[in-house]
Amino acid sequence: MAEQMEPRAQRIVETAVELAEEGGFEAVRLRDVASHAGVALGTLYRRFDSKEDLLVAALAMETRNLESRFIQRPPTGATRLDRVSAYFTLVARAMLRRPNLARALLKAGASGDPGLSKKMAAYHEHIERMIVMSLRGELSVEAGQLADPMASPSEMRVAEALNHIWFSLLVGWASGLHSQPVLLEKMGSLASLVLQGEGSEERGE
Amino acid sequence: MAEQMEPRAQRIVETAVELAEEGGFEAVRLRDVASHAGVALGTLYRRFDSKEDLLVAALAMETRNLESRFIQRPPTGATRLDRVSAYFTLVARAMLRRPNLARALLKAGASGDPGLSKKMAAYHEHIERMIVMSLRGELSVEAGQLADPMASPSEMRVAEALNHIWFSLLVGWASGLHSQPVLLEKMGSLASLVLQGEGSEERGE
DNA sequence: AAGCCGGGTGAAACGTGTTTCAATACGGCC
DNA sequence: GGCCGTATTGAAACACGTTTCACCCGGCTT
Repeated sequence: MAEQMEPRAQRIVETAVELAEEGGFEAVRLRDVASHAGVALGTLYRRFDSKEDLLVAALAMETRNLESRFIQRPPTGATRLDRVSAYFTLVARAMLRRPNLARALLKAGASGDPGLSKKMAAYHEHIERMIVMSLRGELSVEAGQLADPMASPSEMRVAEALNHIWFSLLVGWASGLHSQPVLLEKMGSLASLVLQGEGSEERGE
Repeated sequence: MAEQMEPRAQRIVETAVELAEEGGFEAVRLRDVASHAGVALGTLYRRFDSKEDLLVAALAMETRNLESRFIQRPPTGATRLDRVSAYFTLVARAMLRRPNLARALLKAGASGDPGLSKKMAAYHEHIERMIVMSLRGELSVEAGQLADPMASPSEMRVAEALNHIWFSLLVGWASGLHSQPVLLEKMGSLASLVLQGEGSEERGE
């Protein structure tokens, strides 16, 4: 994920992000992206398989930005719940700054295109890494990038649960099901539930 | 959700389901849906705002079918985890029977169209009801329909968490991120985590 | 220097979701 | 039976993602 993109591709993705910021998914008209980026439509299609592919590349770029902000100021707090909540608040704030972009990227990521599964898997891995490090309250950085935290199975399970809950809540937020404050409130409540579960064993009734 | 649809709309939805079964989202060409259903394209658009709207109506129909199967044979098991796992296995089996349809409905539901938020909220309510009843191991039926289980805040929170995890896992499955057995395995593991959390309080470290 | 080649270009074409419109059919009311 | 408002129809038009193609350009080989 950290590899630099070829400059032409880079510019195409940046153009797509600009258009998405202004008008969301539909405003990213590939003819416009190509002309604003100064390339032909065919060139865009040489680099990206589809509109969704392009926007998922933008998602990867934004995720890198989020990670570098995360490294600069990792979420702090006394408890795991505090730190995890701080992390999600950070992400929510970044999204609220450009809601149209966020919705567009989410729509592309949730499109279910099989060709994007590897890229989406990478995205989820990055998110889960940040969650694990928020849980721990310490970073594993290496060459300026987040390194594999070598999470225990228990940590991974919690991070996976939080990641899924967050993703589903985001999809709900994107479609207007709930506002951003409600989103964070629900996330806090559900994170608390998940964190309570770690360590103990489910017993019968 | 239980109200009968006007026969014409019903037939349109059924046609869409048939096409989606065969070829997924892209195979649901609205011109084909209209002609197979014996109506003009304009009539289809009088009833449904968009392709996504049509497929979300199909999702609602399939959810009603799922509910009636749920009422016939509610998931059994000794523990809450057993019953909840049985519930998700039931749903997964229903989806596996027609994977193209499942993917198409999922894609429509995850499209983030603001006009669909009410219908998606209704869908999630139905799912959460079934989860609550699986947790309890008893049904609240009324006039052949599932009635409001009047869940406690604690039950609602667990159901919400499980619902979000399930939805996000489904999106991953739809895009080929993981197979159906892995899906169920992950769901079991994460459900166990969530169920462990209920009742206790998250403490600091 | 000449020729080849892989990418880039511009433009047209295609498919499908969505909109529009004039003409028509239908159902209730006088 | 005639009339009216509303739904339906059929067909065309539009927008945009995607594909195709003929042509061009720049670098590399020989």
